[in-house]
Amino acid sequence: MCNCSRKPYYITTAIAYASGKPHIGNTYEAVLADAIARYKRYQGYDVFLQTGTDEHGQKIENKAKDAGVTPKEYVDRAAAEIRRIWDLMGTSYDKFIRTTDAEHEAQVQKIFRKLYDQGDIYKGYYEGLYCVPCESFFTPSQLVDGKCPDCGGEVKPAKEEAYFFKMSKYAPRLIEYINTHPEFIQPASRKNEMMNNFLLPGLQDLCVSRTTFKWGIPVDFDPKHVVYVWLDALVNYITGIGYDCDGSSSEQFRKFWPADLHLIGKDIIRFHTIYWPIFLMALDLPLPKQVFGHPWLLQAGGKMSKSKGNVLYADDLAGLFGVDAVRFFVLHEMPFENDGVITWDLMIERFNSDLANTLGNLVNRTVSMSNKYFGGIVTSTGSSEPVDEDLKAVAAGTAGKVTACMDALRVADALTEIFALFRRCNKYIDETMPWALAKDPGKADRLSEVLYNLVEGISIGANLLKPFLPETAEKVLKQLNAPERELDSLDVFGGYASGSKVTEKPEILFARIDPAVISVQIEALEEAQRATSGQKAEPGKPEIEYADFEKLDLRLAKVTACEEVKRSKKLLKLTLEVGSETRTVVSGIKNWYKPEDLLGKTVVLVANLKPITLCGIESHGMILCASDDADSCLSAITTMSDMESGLKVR
RNA sequence: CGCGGGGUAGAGCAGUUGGUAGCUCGUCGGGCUCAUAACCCGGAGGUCGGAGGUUCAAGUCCUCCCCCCGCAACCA
Repeated sequence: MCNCSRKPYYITTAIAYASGKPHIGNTYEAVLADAIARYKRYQGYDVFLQTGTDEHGQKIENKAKDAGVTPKEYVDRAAAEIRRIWDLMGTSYDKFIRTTDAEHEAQVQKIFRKLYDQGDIYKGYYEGLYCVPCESFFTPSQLVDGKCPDCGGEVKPAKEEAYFFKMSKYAPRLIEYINTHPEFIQPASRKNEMMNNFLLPGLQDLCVSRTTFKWGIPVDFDPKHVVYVWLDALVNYITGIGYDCDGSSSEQFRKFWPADLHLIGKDIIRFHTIYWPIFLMALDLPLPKQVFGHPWLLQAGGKMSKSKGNVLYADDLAGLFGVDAVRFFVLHEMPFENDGVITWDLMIERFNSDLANTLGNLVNRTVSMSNKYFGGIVTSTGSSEPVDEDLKAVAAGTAGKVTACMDALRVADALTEIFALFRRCNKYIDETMPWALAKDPGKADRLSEVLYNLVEGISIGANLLKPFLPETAEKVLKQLNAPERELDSLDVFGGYASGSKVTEKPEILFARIDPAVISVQIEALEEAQRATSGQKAEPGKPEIEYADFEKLDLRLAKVTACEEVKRSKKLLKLTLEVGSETRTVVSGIKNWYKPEDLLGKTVVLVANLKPITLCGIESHGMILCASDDADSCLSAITTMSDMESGLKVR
């Protein structure tokens, strides 16, 4: 096939928010996109894979401030780290875009102006209740007891200038598009969610500028505004391949747009299936063909937290298991619609059972036998028997099955198909018993044919494995001295060149892991993580005057009654005796204490805290507890010896 | 009645338009010895969360209920 006739295939990942090191869940998306991209290339498409980083926004501005660096310095570091991990995982991206790239920023400004000029963006006022210290607007329903939900401070009605996008104008067209393109939103179950929750009730106009922070792309004709982060981020898919809204888009853009697939997390489906298509309509561009909101890869044992030391990072895992093993874990454990769970035990099991036993050992025993019986020369003698037929059928049929899975974006199932072939090869060895054939010189031709069939079966599997585990596939093919083959040719059994010589010394592909040994390494990793988090967890607060401390009225209080707050998840209602006074305090510690645990205990109460209503109960003060940031552990503070309630704590 | 996702063998999951309940791991037994104590075969183990209903037939469709997990509300 000539290059110029190859069909283009444009696939993107969401750009990663450059606010820290990506964990294994983020990495999953890049690996998934890479596997699909490699498969499409294998199918003969001219593939363009774009990934990158989203680098603007208030959160980054704040993080940079905390770290004492400029936002640009901060994102340079974060983007480099993300890119390093993507590279480590073998992600074959064609473009790594950063939203701080000059071309992107310039284009975003032009797009914003164009949409403004044509009347899709208009200047209006954002009205709501504003909290000054938090620099945030809230709707009345977001308020907590009439106060700011973040800091608890006063909010006041305010009006802020802002630009809005006329979403409603394009909604009917989008509804029509979604209805006539059932493949657009994947998995299909998400389609109704978008329709029923957002489109059919009527779209609100979207506020597309901000004035409350600076770290963003300025609106060039009104520089006190920066472009709303999502408008900035989404257009990366077109600016990255050379879109120019003045009409001089690149050759590349004309070739690859519209994208074939936006691969994103299920949490941002709304932005990609509603706002993004509408922005494109406004720019008079075709819509992407498919948006796949993949599920999440979760970690067992509760939320990941650095203080627990259980955050999984791709580079740590690659250090323990190797890059291809990590690719295998994330691709294989991720089901199609539901979230997948990844655990150490699971990784060890998959590694030993699938990678070491099924695949690694198969290659090893096959190469060993070829060397032992024929000096490594693998020859097809034509000495077939009926038992060969099923092996050949499975081997020749695998490519078709894998392609079907991949076309449906069922990557995990595709891998399962390939490993079914390797299992079939192992079974074939037992069926034919080469060691028995070797004892009879008269059966040399048959033995040779058996080994040929095996090598060919493995070759087909290894070729199919290339998009998923590129390094491993290459190693296997090298050991077998088998050529890389076109995907189209894998549905015919017998492509391995008869008379080829396999390697003399098979390298162990995946050495079995001893759970006892690796658990020591895992413990060391977690320990190191806890240590770093411990250092970082103490940024400290500014020094205060004693007078500030004296403002607190801390008292000992005795718990005289305690009950769960109905309909609440975290709250306990405590009745406290403070000297002669009785108080009610609501505290969010239901997860750690049962009511009877606290009964009769003496706790420390902040007695002069302004009352607040939680779940309809007025809480007068708070009791002091120690806990880590993630609240993975918690303990109420009490006294070492019995003390009267009402006493001051100082 | 906040929104959403789930409850299928010890664990992790598949089960398309309703038609005898499957896969991987583990476990027990057997086989084999080329190989990384690997590989192959077989067995045990499920009232498909519960209760009703539609149907010749329900894991699959309908109704109600229970439990778990996210997010949101309520962590002062």
